[in-house]
Amino acid sequence: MDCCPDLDLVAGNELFRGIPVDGLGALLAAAGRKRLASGDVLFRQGDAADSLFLLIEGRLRATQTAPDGQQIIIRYVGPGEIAGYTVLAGGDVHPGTVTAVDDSYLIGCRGDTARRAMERYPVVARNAVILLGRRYHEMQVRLRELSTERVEQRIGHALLRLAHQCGRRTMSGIEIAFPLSRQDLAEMAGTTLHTVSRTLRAWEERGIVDCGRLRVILRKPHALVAIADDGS
Amino acid sequence: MDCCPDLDLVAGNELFRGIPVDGLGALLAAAGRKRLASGDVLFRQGDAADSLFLLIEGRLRATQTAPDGQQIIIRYVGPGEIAGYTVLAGGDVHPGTVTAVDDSYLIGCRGDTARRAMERYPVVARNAVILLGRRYHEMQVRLRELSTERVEQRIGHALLRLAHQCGRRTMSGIEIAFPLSRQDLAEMAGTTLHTVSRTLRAWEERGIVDCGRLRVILRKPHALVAIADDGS
DNA sequence: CGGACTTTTGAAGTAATTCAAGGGGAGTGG
DNA sequence: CCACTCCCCTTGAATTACTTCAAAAGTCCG
Repeated sequence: MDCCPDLDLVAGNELFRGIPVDGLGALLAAAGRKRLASGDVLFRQGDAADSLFLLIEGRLRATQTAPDGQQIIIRYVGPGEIAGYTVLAGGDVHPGTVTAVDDSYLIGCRGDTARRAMERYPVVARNAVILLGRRYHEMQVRLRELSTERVEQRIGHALLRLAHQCGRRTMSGIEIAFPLSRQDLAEMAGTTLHTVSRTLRAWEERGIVDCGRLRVILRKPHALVAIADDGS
Repeated sequence: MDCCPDLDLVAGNELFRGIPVDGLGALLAAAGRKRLASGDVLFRQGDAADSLFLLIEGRLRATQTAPDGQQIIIRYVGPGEIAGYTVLAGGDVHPGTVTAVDDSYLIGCRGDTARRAMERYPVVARNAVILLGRRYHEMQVRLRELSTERVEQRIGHALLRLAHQCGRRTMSGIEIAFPLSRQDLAEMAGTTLHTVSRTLRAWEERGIVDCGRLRVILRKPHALVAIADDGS
């Protein structure tokens, strides 16, 4: 009798988890659906923040861009995660750009709907605090890594983080489950695509990774951990 | 008839703002007071996160330390701000170390007291979401700066951020209102104290800043903005 | 006045970027 | 099915921004 196939997804979502079923129904009724093809932009940095999105399927990438056009990748968003947190936090514009890196399907609701859900269901507000606390903490760690580690370690940490977040076990190792270019990795690790290419190549020679166009497979994750954590 | 001198401070605080007066009284009754001398540690990275603190007077510094001992400065905490956000976000240990950099006076409450306040007063949860959203956003910007800017710009941005957050206008310019070493600035900008020293020296020669032991005054903030934002 | 910490400054070293050029895969359209 | 084109990736060489190393000079405080 699952009249609405999205219900389970929202019920288990990191933000809306814990809302009573009738509340979920109301929320879904007020929500819209959206499909994005790989490469499509969900919203841009500076756009008015009027909607909150919940990714059902696919993969999104959130970036921060400098006035001169240089950008970094803030995070990748996977199924069950939200994009557009700023409408919860009272921001009026999106602080970054979110783009689909795979064909994606998402649910979107208006900002005031999301904020009302927080007012009405304390559990949603608590979820939001937990979620933002986790993201804040992640950023603290990344900032430290970027400040104190050398490039090879940073690339290692970036890959391990991706593997942990969305790695798919295969017979040959852990595969990053979406198209990932050298440039993307560079924007995660704070370096250039050239250095990433060279580093990956060296690792490939040592049998640690296996990579091709827009694709990376970790063959020896433990070796990568050793590299990433290596202080020497 | 201000029987309790801390009341106003808590009432106006970024987290507890909006709680009805009787609720504030209960909160204060359950809270402890603490004094720290410059250099004292409030809590250390890895400590059990069992308390939330509200700074009344003084200045704190939050740092993130790597296993090998290298550290960066996450933020400085000024009067009216909180330290120990992680107890709100459900973390069990503090993700960083907080140290007093000036003689400080603070109010502390137990984690469950703070969490109960969030449950009971939706406005507190909303404040927490806003607060964490702002910090998360700040970190995004810093991460981008650290990734894409060169040292001189980063030092500039670090100083401007400090000036904005806790600069004191004086006749000679904007003074950073607490003891700030070259090493501290280095840990904010992701560089070494040597580079900071050289950079500050060069700026001093150009009349942009005025600095001494543990002290920096911005004489020409606009010139610093130009340097910090300069893409060339 | 001694001692600890902070800051300055030169010189050497280097990790990583920048510059430059070419190769390869995937998709497209004829 | 082949040729064309657009990205993406690789790789060498030159450059450089910044760190590291080393030493000395201030500055504060007891």
